[in-house]
Amino acid sequence: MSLTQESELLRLRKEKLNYWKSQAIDPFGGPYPDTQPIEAIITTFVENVSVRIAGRILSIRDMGKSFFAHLQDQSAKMQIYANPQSVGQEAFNQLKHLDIGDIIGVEGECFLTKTKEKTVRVKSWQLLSKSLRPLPSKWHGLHDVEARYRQRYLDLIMNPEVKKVFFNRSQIIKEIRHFLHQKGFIEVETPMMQTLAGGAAANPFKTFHEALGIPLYLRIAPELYLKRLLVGGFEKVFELNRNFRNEGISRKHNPEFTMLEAYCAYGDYRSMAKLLEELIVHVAQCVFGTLQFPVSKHLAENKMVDLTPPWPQKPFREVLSEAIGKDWFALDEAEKRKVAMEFEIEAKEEFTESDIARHLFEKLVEARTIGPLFVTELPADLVPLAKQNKLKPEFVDVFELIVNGQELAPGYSELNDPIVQRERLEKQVGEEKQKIDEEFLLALEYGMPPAGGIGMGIDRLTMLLTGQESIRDVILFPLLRPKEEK
RNA sequence: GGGCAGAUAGCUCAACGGUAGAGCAGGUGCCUUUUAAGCACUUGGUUCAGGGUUCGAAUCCCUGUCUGCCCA
Repeated sequence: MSLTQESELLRLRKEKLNYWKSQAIDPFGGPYPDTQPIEAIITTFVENVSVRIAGRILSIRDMGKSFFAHLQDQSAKMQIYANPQSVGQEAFNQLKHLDIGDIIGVEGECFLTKTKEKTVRVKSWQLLSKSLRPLPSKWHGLHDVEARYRQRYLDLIMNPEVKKVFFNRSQIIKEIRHFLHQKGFIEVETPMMQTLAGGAAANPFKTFHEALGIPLYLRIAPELYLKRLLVGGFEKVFELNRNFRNEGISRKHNPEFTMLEAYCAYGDYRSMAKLLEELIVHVAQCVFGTLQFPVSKHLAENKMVDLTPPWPQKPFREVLSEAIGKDWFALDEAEKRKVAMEFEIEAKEEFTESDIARHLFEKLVEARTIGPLFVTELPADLVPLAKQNKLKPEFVDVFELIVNGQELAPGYSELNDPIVQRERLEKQVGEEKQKIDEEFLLALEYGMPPAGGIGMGIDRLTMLLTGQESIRDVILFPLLRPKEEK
């Protein structure tokens, strides 16, 4: 990071700008239209066919009167070759002033070298953008994790497998939208800046609107607005966009993350479980052509998640009982705290029995389940926005989809009774420091159709389907602390 | 928030108390099907920052910064 060294390398490259100018060539020229993707040229390769490509020079092998380089575009990379006969003496001499990292356009004919590498014989070429900085080592690439996140563009240039993950992410999102549109859902956009941050239990980011002079929160969930739309008469809505939670950062958590929420009037958690299963299977098949995905190495070595439907469903009571070896809900409080001790779960004084159950569940069930598994009928006080079970009022009609040791998606029979909803929210407000969204309750009082809802973390889904162990590897620009200025 | 690990040339890494090195990238030559091209010569460092110990510190100690992993 020495400034003197940096300026030495920079200085030499900047000198080359003068060279190009002396040759009457704009070092930041263009445009260069009508190019073909390199991948297409390679897959349908025909010798002696003329092609036109553009991309970044990744390597150069200058052999005097023979010049080889690799050019990388969005799709792939391909070798180019030039000699004085192919491009003419003047253009050839100029070509040899190119640096690794420069972006050029090339026209020429396809041929195979002695070693059968598919190559373009350059007939004409054009400098499109001069690179003033050296690329990372062509052989070792860029491995420094911090540099990969901070300078993601270098990561994308040097590491094709990283580029692939983000291609896949784009396809995953496209197929989710495609699937939901086909099912008759409409995509909506609701406020990301909210006067109250509701719809989940999480700490929001706070900001301020100058003109109105009011505090605003970045949303922690779109739920309460999407439900207003159900009241308004939209029957199938979804939103696929960013949520923000002002909490810790980890392998599984980024402060901003992408969430799908979908609501279907006249449905319930069972119909939504079916929809979700269908959706994920659709995405996996369309994008990856398989239903087998590697399990996180943190959970198990060399195992696969099998997404072949139907996926099993088990009540919370049952999975928790299996995990602790006795029926949790038959225990009194002292016994419950004893169980917590036994499994080394923190059981602070202020923790309710439900809190302890939640922690036990997360540690003993969620974190150990490969899945996919729908855990159904959660304790009511864990889920304030869901409908109570008719036969067992201490449980709610919900599921949590667990895959790969993580909660991937919850689904509810949405609570549409405004009076019960108020009671539940008031109880929650008592426990945490939140205000009640009166506007939401007002909407419910006009009547919300019974509905099923789901939420799915897109980052986690992408992690599963692309085999990434860290959420930072499926988010292009994960949040990092800024580097101190020197 | 706590524990562990890391930060050395543009990149990837050595050196572990005694003159900071290598490969690639860069520079100057030679070379008309190379491919981690090759050959010769060559430039490049506030060893993350600041203190301390020592005759002497990249190396040992302390503080801080940033990153990764684990735990809460």
